[in-house]
Amino acid sequence: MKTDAVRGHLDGLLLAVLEPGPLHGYAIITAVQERSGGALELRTGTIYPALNRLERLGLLDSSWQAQGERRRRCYELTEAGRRTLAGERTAWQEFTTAIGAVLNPASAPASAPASDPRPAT
Amino acid sequence: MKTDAVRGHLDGLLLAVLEPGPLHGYAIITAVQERSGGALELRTGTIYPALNRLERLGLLDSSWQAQGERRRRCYELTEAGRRTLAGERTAWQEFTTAIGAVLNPASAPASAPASDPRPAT
DNA sequence: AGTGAATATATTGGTTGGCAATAGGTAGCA
DNA sequence: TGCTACCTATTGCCAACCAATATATTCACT
Repeated sequence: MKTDAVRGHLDGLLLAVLEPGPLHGYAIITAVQERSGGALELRTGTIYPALNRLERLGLLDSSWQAQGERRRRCYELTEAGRRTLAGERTAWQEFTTAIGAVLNPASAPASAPASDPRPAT
Repeated sequence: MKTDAVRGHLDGLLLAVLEPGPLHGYAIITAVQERSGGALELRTGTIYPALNRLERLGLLDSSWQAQGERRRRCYELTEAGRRTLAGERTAWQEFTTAIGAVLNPASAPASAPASDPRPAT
């Protein structure tokens, strides 16, 4: 996977892995890696600024958790975050449809064929 | 569609619309727009530098065509361009699979869990 | 003849955002 | 003692898409 691959889609990834429950930064990295089958390896310089930004935007809440001397900062979705996640999923659909239609016009015409198994939203 | 939408995928788009045959810059813009159902509106400041870059890379050939006083610069795929296009399509598949698996884990399992090459943590 | 829209190419400068590099720390094991 | 994994965080780089701008032709309409 080329560098800069997730550009423009990072927010959706972060919100999505936080959907099932709170995670700390390091766990977010491994969660994205596992969910993507190893294809996506985010860096700390990528996610920490992004998590801060999402928190500033009110899409996440963070809280420190102490395990002995160990400190973890756990992030969880806010209601606004869940709504934004839904929007990101819609945007992702539109994005892949648009690019796919240009890249593979024969197999992915802009107007949907009858067999799409994924009902919108 | 937000600005910067095609970031990282522009090359594939350009190569793809040139696959059926040569086009000039302006026609490329309208071709992408039509193929995407109006979702993708590329700017001249986006495609002309990109076309020059692709030509420098040997993926395109360009030639001036005169229609009376009108000058058009037509671009067409080279053999290397066709090979690169095939690679871009593969990369697009992998990209959408990876992001999709993170964004919608239920409907898009990452990979067969039978053979995880990653030694457990 | 004049106006406007569409056709057509090209460059400049700005912004954005993921990433490499770097830095600091805890914990467990050989 | 060193190594590895775990964990958070910041800085600066730079690729690349885009808005704005410049220039020119062609055609429909008035």
